[in-house]
Amino acid sequence: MSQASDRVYAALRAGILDGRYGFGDRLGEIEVAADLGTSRTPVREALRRLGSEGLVEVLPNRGARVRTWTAQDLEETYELRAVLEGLGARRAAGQVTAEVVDELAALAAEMVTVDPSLGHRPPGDFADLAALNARFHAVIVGAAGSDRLAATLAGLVQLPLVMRTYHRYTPAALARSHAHHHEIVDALRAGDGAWAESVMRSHVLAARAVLLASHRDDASGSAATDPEGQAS
Amino acid sequence: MSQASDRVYAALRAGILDGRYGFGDRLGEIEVAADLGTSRTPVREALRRLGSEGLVEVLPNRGARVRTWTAQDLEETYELRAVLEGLGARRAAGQVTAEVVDELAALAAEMVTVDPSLGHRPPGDFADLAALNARFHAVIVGAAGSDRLAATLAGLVQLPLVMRTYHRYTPAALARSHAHHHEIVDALRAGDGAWAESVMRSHVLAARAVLLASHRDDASGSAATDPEGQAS
DNA sequence: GCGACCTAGATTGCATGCAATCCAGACCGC
DNA sequence: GCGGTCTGGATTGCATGCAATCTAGGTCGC
Repeated sequence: MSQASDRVYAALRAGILDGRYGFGDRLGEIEVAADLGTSRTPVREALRRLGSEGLVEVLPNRGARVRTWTAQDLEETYELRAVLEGLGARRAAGQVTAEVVDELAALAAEMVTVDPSLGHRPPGDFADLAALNARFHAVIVGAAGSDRLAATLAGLVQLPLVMRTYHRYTPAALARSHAHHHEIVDALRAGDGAWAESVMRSHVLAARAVLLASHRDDASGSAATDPEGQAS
Repeated sequence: MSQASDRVYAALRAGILDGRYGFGDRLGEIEVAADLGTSRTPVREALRRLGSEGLVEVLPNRGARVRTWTAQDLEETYELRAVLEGLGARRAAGQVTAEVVDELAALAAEMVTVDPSLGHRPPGDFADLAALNARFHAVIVGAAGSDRLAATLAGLVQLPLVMRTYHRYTPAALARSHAHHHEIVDALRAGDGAWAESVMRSHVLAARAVLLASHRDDASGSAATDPEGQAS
């Protein structure tokens, strides 16, 4: 992490994910380098890396832009996540330890307690829920014990909208998500790979449906692009 | 392609795939740059790109080496290919045109005609078969119409041993492979996504079994490392 | 004789200069 | 007035110099 290249990469990634950089924004090498107090070389490396992960698109001799997501992109990405995370759940079911299952159960339970739609949090405060959810999925992928799978999923990009996603969840959809989590835990504890895979696929495809509906309602794709906005 | 960076990338990739660079070989920036008549900058870019695709491993401050494949790597990679190419076949079944199906049928038929185990070629001449097979799979992925899926599969790396793989196929395994190809064509022509997906998964998993058996027999992992060897 | 430390060489990582490419605007011809 | 061309500015892509880091060998101490 002390490497400048990694710092630039992390900064750009965070900036894109939390909306500091809006869709289509130009990422000039000189500009970014000046902002982060480094030279163009590490910036170039970070941009190529982000490009291979799909977060930015790099055009030859024309620089990099923050990737714009179409409905089809969302659909394809979540279809891939459905089969890949399903595979991860199936693999995990065959080898996961009781300790890890307990951790997952705890995460699933905690997610309910921080769900704003259930009155445990101020309405709209989905930050903790999103973080717990990300960890839940990461633990399962880790329990699958496949570096290749983990790397492939990591390359599939956390959507820039992750946090905003939950805003479009109806209370019913959130309840279904919680139910899926608990069911996945049960399937893993039972060591039932086919069950775990099936529920995980349903879980991701349900998320896809919410996301697509949400995206469809976004007539004005206005990203919050406060140029000087600072987030932790 | 006129870009130096792309030329270096292509040269290194080809060199690794055809065995000119052996497993574990060190890829020093200066050395590669001198070999290809360029400077270190494009070499660095190419190495990072190959690293993100899994063909080489880059250690911080310690340079890049050609990735060594373990049995588990093979297993994980083919497990991923099985689900991803299965997904591709399912998607393709829903939208493929008759022309593309005809092309696939022609490829499947031609593969039989160039199969050395059937006496149509000198024994051991699997080059054409491998090329046709690669094209067959590429056409299906293309027909799936998902850029994300295509990119993910491309990142999953053509194994360095692709060509040598066929050498370990028994005539029965080759016959099964041909049968799978024809069955996939039939499933696509019928527009039956579930069928196409299932056969494709079987096809890839069968290849995995052959590869793992082959890898197990490789007591001496001697890669043909003729340092000055030139292939096409 | 064996092990730890220390130094020298080599290599990666970063910064910066120069050439090639691309985009914008104005100018000219029709 | 409109379209094509040409030039200027800016940006990317490549080459190279310098500093930081790592590996290897030798030396010193025990």
